[in-house]
Amino acid sequence: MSPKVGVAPLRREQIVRATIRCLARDGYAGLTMKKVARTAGVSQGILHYYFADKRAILVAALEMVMADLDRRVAAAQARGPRDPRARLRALITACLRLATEAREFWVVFVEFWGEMMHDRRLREINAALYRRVRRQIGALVAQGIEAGTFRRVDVVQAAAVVLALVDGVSLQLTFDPRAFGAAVAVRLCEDVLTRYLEKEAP
Amino acid sequence: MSPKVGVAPLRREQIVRATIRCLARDGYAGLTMKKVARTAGVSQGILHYYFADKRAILVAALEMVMADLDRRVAAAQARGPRDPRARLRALITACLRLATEAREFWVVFVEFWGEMMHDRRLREINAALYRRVRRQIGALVAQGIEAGTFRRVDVVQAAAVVLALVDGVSLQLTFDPRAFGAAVAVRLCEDVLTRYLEKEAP
DNA sequence: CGATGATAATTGGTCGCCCAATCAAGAAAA
DNA sequence: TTTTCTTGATTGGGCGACCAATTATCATCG
Repeated sequence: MSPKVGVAPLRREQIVRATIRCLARDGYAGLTMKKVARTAGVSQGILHYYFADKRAILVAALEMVMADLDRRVAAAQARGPRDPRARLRALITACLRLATEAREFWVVFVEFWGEMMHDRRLREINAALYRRVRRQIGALVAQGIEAGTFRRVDVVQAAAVVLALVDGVSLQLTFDPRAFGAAVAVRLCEDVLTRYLEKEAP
Repeated sequence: MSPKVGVAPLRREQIVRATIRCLARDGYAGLTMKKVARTAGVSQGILHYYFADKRAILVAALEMVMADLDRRVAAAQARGPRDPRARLRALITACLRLATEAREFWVVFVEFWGEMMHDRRLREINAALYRRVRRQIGALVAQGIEAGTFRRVDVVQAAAVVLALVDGVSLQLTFDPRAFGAAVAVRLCEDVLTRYLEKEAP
């Protein structure tokens, strides 16, 4: 069955990383076990030693990408000033950075969106991540309201807005990079949130 | 090569519609010529009579989905009151309706996003659509500014914001329909735009 | 108007290729 | 020696593309 100790975790990660690289290069439909093995520098047979089937590798790839995003968001929260406005700003730039600086992960992320459309399991993994991120955003908004920085907006709704904006901006950043720079993207999100959340419109 | 008259356009559309239905059901990676032919109720051979190869069918499918969205946006503009605020509102609900009421088309749309990540041709088709929609939004915003309804915001930036918001909200609507109803989605977009665009914050 | 021939449309089967998964056997580690 | 890890060849199946043969369509003309 599945190995429990030793090099197993390393090998698994090695394979999953290769899968992500392949997905980013050739897309979901173009992913083959052969390519993954070649990219990882291992034999084909070993893929089925560490993973039950192709699908299991894909799930692991999705989980790695999601864990990375989680880590980015958490890291953005850990450092920097503690006021809600700055933290919200940090969270947003952390998410946008995924699309601009961690392109491979972002590409795979979007590719999985397509698969989620008809795969319940994948959709649930994503839904859990989105709930988590929305809860974090919501907490920051609530803090901001309590601190008197933000107006008394619906916290749940505001969280959804922020996340939607980040996703939508990231997409346009990817689809049409000429019409739309990374620096502009950040400022654009900030402008909306300032107007939408802050008590005093500038 | 390609037929020029007669039933050709009808057959082509029939095949493309079947392709969209298959994509929505089984996803991009699960699409086969056999399934498309079966769904369309024709033989496999005929697919290569009307299309050069599988890729050409997929491009045609993307074009049909995009044309549908274009038509929705145009229809939303044609009817209803002429003031910019109402028209912008109509445009947004038309886009959101794609995700809620034309689920098959929306699913295929998102699936193609994944393919666009590593397929330049598809990406350009999408970029053209997005530029078109952004231009329409921008025009409405400009009208609103001139009419004194909206504050003097950067038109290009505002267009990007609206489109991003619509995409992001549609995604959450799809991924997590329980946490997020269609009616809420519309109101949510309106709230943001009221705050972001209107001169007088309510 | 009905017969005819050319062309368009459609079929179902075939071809070679490549896929995911399996497995026996060997290498490395413990 | 036993257990864990790794290999590369094999297997059966499904894929996209191709094609020869068949049927439907239709303009033309006797």
